Amino acid sequence: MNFSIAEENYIKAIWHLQQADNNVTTNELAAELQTKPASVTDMLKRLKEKKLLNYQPYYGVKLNADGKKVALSIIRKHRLWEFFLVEKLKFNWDEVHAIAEELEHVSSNELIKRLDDFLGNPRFDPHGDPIPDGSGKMETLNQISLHELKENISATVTGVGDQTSSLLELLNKKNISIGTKLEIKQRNSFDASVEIKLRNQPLITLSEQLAKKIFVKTV
Amino acid sequence: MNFSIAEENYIKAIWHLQQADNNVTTNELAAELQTKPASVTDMLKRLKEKKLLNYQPYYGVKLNADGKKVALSIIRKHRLWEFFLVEKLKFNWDEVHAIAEELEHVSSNELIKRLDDFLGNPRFDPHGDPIPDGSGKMETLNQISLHELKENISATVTGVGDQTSSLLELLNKKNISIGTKLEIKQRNSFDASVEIKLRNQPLITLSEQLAKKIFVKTV
DNA sequence: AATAAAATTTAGGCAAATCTAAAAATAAAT
DNA sequence: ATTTATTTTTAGATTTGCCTAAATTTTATT
Ligand SMILES: [Mn+2]
Ligand SMILES: [Mn+2]
Ligand SMILES: [Mn+2]
Ligand SMILES: [Mn+2]
Repeated sequence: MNFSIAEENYIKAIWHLQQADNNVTTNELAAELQTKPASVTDMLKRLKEKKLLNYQPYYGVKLNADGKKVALSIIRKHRLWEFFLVEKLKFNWDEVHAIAEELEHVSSNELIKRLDDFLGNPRFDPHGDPIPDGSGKMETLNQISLHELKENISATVTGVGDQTSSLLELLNKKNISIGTKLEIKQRNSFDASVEIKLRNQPLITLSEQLAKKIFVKTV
Repeated sequence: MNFSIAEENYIKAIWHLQQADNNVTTNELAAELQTKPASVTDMLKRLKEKKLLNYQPYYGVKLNADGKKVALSIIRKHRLWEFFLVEKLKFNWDEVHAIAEELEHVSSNELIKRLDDFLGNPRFDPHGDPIPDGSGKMETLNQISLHELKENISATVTGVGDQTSSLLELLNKKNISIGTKLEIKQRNSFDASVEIKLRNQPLITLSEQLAKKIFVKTV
């Protein structure tokens, strides 16, 4: 089956929202896709026709197995292109999302297979997100948010909570990226901010909101 | 200005047809784009609204300066992506056209600038066609068709007349590609076919139709 | 349990891009 | 100069994807 760009964007958005929520609502989708609830209802009917999801009017939507497979193939393309843009074209990690939003809709499977090989079959994209393989399998790495990390335990940054440029640019400024080693030295109970130590650098402060968007794995 | 994929395909098709013809007709465009004349008329009205071309009902169409600029920026993207597909992803030259038809519509200019640098600012695509620079300038190489080449004059293949897989696959079979050195040894007046010599190989025969689609430059 | 608020769907419309069939204009042939 | 053939345009529909406004349904609050 072949899908339009709009259909692919809906399928991907549903997949992402259902990771957090399981059951996805019309309003959530409208917000995510920057469109109106009425338009979402329209599209959900079409995608139900195409048997990609279970949609109960008024009670939300869930991708079925076929829908998930389609979603993962788009996500695979998105993340491989992001890797290409950063590793080969030297974009910064905060510049690639919008471009990959377009590249992910180029349809050739042979292209993606060769791109994957050309890039050395990378397992993670520039934001630390795992890249699904050709059959849709993807590693689940058990990371925790920096906010939950115990004090004085060394950890490595493995992911970020979203791809907004405001978040990524703030992390650039604080010199934090995927792979950065860090440790919480103190917590400030007043605002739940944390004082962290990076390799050979003075302590820096991260707000609660920021610490919650940084994912780490203890070493 | 931003254009839809359909609009970009029309603009590019008009540009190509007007290289041969100067004035492009509705039927020519319909054939080129595999659509119906009525659809072409519709689109020409829209593109005239957007001031990209001069369209006289019943008398054909010509891109104006703005239209040509848009066309050349799409052609630049198309040919750079083709180069990428062949040089980096190791596609054959007969496999890249359809994929580049999609990639050429990815809108980021920064992407194209970086891709160009990553590829080493190539001047020709895998079919020997010149790649326009960022401002739309492009070299005009004075090649002649192999059919017009004098006998016993050594020449290099610099281009092909179209990108159809039937032509490109035939050339593969005959071991002819961009850069191949050859020489006409004999002409057969009966069918205008030519006997050519490639480096260290026995004579091979090319039909008149084929010889007319191969472009060469004398060395 | 009744009412108010919030979420969702329906109804009706619009623009882009396509189509078929009919009408009109241009070009070719007698 | 007519008639015929070809090309092109117009008229009217269709599909996709979106919108606003109104109606409906579900959820929350009194
Ligand atoms: Mn997208
Ligand atoms: Mn990413
Ligand atoms: Mn195209
Ligand atoms: Mn080419």
